[in-house]
Amino acid sequence: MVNLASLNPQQRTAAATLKGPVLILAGAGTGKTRVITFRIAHMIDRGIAPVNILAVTFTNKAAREMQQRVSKLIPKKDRNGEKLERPTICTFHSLCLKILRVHIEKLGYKKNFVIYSESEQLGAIKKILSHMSAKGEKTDPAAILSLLSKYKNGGESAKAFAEPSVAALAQHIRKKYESALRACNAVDFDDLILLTLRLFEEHPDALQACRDKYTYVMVDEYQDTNAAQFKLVHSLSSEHRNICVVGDDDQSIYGWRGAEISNLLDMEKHFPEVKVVKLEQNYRSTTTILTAANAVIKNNTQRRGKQLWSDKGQGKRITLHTFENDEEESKHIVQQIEFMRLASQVPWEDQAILFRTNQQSRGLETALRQSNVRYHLIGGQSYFDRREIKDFLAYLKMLLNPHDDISLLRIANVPARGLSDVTMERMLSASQERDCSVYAAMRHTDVQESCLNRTKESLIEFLRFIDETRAPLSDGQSLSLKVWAEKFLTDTGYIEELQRSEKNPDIADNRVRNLKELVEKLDENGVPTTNPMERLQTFLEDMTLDSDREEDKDNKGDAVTLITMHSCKGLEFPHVYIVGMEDGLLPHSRSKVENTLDEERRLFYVAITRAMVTLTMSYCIGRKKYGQMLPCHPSPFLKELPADLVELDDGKAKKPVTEEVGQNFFAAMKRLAD
DNA sequence: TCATATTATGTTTTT
DNA sequence: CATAATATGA
Ligand SMILES: Nc1ncnc2c1ncn2[C@@H]1O[C@H](COP(=O)(O)OP(=O)(O)OP(=O)(O)O)[C@@H](O)[C@H]1O
Repeated sequence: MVNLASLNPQQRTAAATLKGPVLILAGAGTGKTRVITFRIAHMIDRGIAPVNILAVTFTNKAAREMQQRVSKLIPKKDRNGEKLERPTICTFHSLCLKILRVHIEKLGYKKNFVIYSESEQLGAIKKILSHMSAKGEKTDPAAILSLLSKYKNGGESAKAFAEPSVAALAQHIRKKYESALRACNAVDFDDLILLTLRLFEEHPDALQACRDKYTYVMVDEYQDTNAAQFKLVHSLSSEHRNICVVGDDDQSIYGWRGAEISNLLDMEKHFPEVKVVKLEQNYRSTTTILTAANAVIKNNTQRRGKQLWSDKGQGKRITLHTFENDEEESKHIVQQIEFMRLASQVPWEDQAILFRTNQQSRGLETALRQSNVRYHLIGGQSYFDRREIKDFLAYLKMLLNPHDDISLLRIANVPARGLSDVTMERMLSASQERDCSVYAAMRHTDVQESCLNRTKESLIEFLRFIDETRAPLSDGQSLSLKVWAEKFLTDTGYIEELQRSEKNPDIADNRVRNLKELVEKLDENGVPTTNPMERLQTFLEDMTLDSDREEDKDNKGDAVTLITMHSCKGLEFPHVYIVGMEDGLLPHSRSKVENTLDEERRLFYVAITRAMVTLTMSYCIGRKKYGQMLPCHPSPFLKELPADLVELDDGKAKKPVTEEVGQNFFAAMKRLAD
């Protein structure tokens, strides 16, 4: 029996109302996510089959966490002693992937489709732009991609395309982009959702099957869903109406990605019979932290006001440090973390450093390493931005599907094998003439004949490599993908090339190590069981969709968390350090142009409300940018904090150490010395 | 065709 | 300070 007694009355109402639409609208730390977790457990307890339950979270990490918590609440077996299945708890993208893996052939894609990551999307866009005769003025591929995404997803942000000339251009680029991806049998992140919607429209039987399967739907962080995701939720639940959404308008921080707060706030419009639950007690933070957060967010005009209170007591004041530069900042924060650990026995895992941009983690990482402090960096694109990782994934994608032109072109001459840019460009136009893939074009003898003898040999050798390497993937024999990948990496001379291309041997070794680590993971989905082709596809999907997956060894053990303010949403830490509180970083300078100051403030609000016990902030007078020290000014948001809750530390006044703390500290030092 | 040298250029957040 | 796009020489 799941015990709802540990919930407060409002929470209990929300968790116990299983039928019909429910909206939980509540501030940070009021237990929204916890309510969902209990609600799922309660449903299972009441005999609802787990397979009928769908809970959508914002990140894969959140999904895993919720799955674990639900598992702890419910028994392993049901009343008849049968093993209980698990409910579906995942992100929108994983859900759509599950659906598309079954149905995608109905939409004209082949079953072995791949998901393109951002760098591959950019590659496709760049190719298109270069073919569109470089007369265009603004051709920042990243900007185009972002616009395209907004355009595709529709909703409020797509209204900017109303003007006919803009719309025509957008439509043109979209068509080119889509046919490029389609020719590669690839989809992007947005397509996962959009294709699922198309499937539902064109194949009502598939929609009906999903509706029948997921008869109870829940969505966490609903304020950050976009128009397409909104449609998806409605398609699934407009009939049975068992839909529970959870969110906080003050924590909407993904507007730049097309998220619309109105999805949350207009819930009553779309489901008039909705039961609205408001939660007001914050179980996370001290009153000081909560008051500061409330004072900051009050400066946003367009919001639903909330009453939040906490019984955790006043707690310590917020500390605000001023540092000379970013290096000093990192050094002192690390010192502070170590002081907390040695003097107050606060383990590393109870402390987190929050920052606005991923770049900021670099300086912190070096400082942490210098002091031998273990840390855990969450998110951060850098890993998948590395050349060797991108190359390797392109190899895998090309071997999974040789008609994937974009992947093939990426690695065709890496390492150099006599197929220069010019040659590949020729192959590309040959493929366009023949209306086939580059791989298919290369196989044509007349295309081969049109090349010089040398190039022709290189082409044939490359084709031989592809076919030979692909053979073991589908010959029905069991295969270790790791061994397989190691072989082709050596045979092609890729590893050698990687080492040679880097002068600095340390960095070269690092690159090889990165690659080897990734290769190791190939067999993690079990070696002999399923067919290698499918395992390869699953591996690639996990890599693109679940890139924030934590390695077990990193997850285990005591470590400080380094995380951006965006990805910290939904998490909590006893001790939080917010660094880089400078004008231009938070709020980011770009937010002034884009008129998104409110969203920056919400971001600050999210960051503050992660803290349970203590909160430390800091800003620098100067910061290194592009190798140069540039002057900085404190963030205007700092002025919004109530002055009496903040203790300033500009480095001049050394605060006295209390006797107890001092003794603990020295005791700890002694222990270390022994 | 390939490898190295030079120069330009960059603002943020992520599934 | 980095990385990526371009130019040049072998
Ligand atoms: N009724 C309760 N009694 C005790 N602790 C609670 C209760 N409800 C929630 N908590 C605790 O409060 C903390 C915040 O809960 P949770 O993460 O679910 O809040 P949230 O509303 O989802 O927050 P956020 O919006 O910031 O993500 C958790 O540590 C949770 O265990």
